Amino acid sequence: MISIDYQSKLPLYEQIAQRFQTLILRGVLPADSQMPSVRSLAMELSINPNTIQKAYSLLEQQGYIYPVKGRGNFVADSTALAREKKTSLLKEVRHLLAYGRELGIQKDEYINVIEQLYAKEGL
Amino acid sequence: MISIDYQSKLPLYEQIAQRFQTLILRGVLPADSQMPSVRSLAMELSINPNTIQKAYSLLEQQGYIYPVKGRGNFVADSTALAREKKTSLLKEVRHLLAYGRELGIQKDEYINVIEQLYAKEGL
Amino acid sequence: MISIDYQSKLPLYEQIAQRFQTLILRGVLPADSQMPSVRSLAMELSINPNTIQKAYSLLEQQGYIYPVKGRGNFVADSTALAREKKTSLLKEVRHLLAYGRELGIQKDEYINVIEQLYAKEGL
Amino acid sequence: MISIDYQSKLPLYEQIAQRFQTLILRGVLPADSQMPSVRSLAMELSINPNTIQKAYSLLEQQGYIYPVKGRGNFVADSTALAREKKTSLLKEVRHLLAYGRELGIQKDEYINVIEQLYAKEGL
DNA sequence: GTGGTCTAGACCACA
DNA sequence: GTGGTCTAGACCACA
Repeated sequence: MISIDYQSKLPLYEQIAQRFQTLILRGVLPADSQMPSVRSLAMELSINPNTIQKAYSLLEQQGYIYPVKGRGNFVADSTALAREKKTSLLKEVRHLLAYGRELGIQKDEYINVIEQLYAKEGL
Repeated sequence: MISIDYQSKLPLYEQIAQRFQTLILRGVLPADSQMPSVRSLAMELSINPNTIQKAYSLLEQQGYIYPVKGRGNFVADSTALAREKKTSLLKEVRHLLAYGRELGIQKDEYINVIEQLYAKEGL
Repeated sequence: MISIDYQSKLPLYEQIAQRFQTLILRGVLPADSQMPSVRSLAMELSINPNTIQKAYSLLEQQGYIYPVKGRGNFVADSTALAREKKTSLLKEVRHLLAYGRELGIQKDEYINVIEQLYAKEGL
Repeated sequence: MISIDYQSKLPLYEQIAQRFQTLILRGVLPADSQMPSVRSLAMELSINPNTIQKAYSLLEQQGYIYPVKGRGNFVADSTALAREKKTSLLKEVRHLLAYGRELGIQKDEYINVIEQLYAKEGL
């Protein structure tokens, strides 16, 4: 469920954290379900447990997971986080589009991208 | 003309290079005009000359500027680069929008962003 | 009667022990009354019996309870303990206040806290 | 300037972070002054650089210090933090005092502690 | 020189 | 079994 890109400039622990963020925000990992243990995930990905630990710390700090002493980490309720994430993503989109516009990209070109995107699965 | 964000995760030399890329692509710095000298820009920004040098090397490597021995660096013709940049930016947009879609952002929300953006200056 | 805070940094067994200490020191649990059995309390709190056992061991070691073979654990006489506890708590208060003073908290601010506290129930 | 208590239950990185918090809040380390480098402090305290790193990360996350790429960490402006810290400390005091009151500590005993504390240096 | 990331491996508290 | 802390040591990007 977690894949790693060793070419990426992003550090491993951020890649792992981001991947889990997506899975949690999309509801693939439901609230209160148990996260894989630090060690089992480390084994599975052939990565040092410390690195997984760091990813989990980040997720906890951001409110995606919560620890239960001696039992492991669990998925937090992410409804609030999802709202925030959506807002910040739209803001990012706005900036990127504005930058493109300054470089001469036309309105239609953006519209096309959107139409293609949402045409894909009949949504 | 060049501003620096010390909070940014981007290294200084990339910030500087990006800023010049934009200025060149938008035509603010026309082809064959002279770039500020490494030293003068370093002074102006209170930054290590090595950092400016690295930014210029990057720009040269990407084809945005060309060096003239003993005279400094000059802006290259960027018409070809502009096309490439536009393409890569649209690709980036596509990815970002697709990611947002997976998190539940609706088509309309994107359309709205675009409408607002292009309404701004009557374009 | 025993509540647990899973967000707390304190381990469960210490939380449980502390809670009982308070109940005993305040006289809610009188001397020689029987403590809930390890199993029943574990059931009630949905907690591992080992954890309750550890809390009880701590309480026994501190002199708050005593075990009777085959019959369970009982509340000890806590008059001596109460005196000690009061002393150690005042010491703790002294440290905390001193630290606050170093950070610039004024005498009056502390006095206010005390006045409010003891005004509450006319004591 | 930084001392470590190996008997303490607090992990080293928290001890170090707390110590710096105090020094910063008290103004001993003024805003924008440079923090000791991770490595030099590690050497000085005979502690692993990773542990210092972790302490600094915590301080950064809490807003006590800010990093400047390639140059090191610097003390942030702590006026806002000082206010928050004072508030949270007073809250802590309130809880501790209330707990003591429930165990039978009298108003006068608290007042005495305060008087002694502020008598010390004629404040 | 500065911090940031990562591995390998150990030890410990907790449930 | 679970996470948390720490050491030793390496490598890298950045300024």
